[in-house]
Amino acid sequence: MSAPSHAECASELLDLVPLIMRRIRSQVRSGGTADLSIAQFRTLAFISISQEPSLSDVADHIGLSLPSMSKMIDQLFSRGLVVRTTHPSDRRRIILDVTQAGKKLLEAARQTTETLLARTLGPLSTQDRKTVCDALHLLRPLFDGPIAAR
Amino acid sequence: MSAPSHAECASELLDLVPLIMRRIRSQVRSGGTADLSIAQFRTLAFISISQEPSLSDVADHIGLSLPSMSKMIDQLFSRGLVVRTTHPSDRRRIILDVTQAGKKLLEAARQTTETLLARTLGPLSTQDRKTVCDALHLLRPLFDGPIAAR
DNA sequence: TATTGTTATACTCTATAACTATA
DNA sequence: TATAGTTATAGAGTATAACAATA
Repeated sequence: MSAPSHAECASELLDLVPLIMRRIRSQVRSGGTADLSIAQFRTLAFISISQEPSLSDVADHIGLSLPSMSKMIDQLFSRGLVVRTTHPSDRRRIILDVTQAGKKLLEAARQTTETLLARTLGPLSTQDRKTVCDALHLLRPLFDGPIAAR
Repeated sequence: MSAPSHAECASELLDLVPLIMRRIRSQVRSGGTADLSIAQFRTLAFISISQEPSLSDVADHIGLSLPSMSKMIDQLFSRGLVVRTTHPSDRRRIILDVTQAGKKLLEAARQTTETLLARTLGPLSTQDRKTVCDALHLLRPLFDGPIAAR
């Protein structure tokens, strides 16, 4: 098979990624006791690995408007998954953190989802898995940046 | 590098696919004159390649409830992108079809999105593209089925 | 009675605009 | 005056339940 063009690659991505996303979404949602949307899941994950992120930091990274993120944090707070503290030297800012319950839920959701996804990947041979992981590593830096790239 | 486990593969997918999806979504939405959601885009695409699909056929394939799809078809109809005709031998069913305008819009959206995506893929070498396309071909059959597979 | 599709209703997610508090 | 965040409001998108028409 001859090497595919960029356009062919793009076409394949456009076909397949929504299918994978649909599966992931349903699996995250049904994640044990979790019931997190993808955005909530990613938000918890980002806060948990960041150092004292502000609301703006999180909104930027996840790709949501500030009001939307404010509202989402409200929800996560009322579920006891995150806490807000005022920044000591700039009282306009808030510092976000994930509670123990939040960490536990995040891990449970990740665990459940990864297990289900891994099951979906079951038919892949060892060599196939290497191909897939190699491809994902190639793609990550291309899609990790800000969305403005057009 | 040793071959990754199913779980590692799953973890990579879970990290990366939402990022790619976010990019695709923004690119489909800004697709020239198109302004289609991913679901609308996929719906138009599915109808255009199917033989006289019913509403249920389309809802099943896209993974939406019947009412939701009914509403989406309403919108696409009022934009002049699809037509509904009554099935000749079963008047309960409708037969969906994409209009010329719909085909044109679908192609424009696909074209624009693929071009933008191809640009995003720009840094990939010929060999890299082969790896990515191979991986996508491996993944397609795993995610193409009904969502119930868990 | 079962099937196909639509209508009624409600909930989630997201955005823009207006506002408050702080710098 | 500028920045960080919240509140008010509105619009998409989706679901479940109830309904109508046809088989």
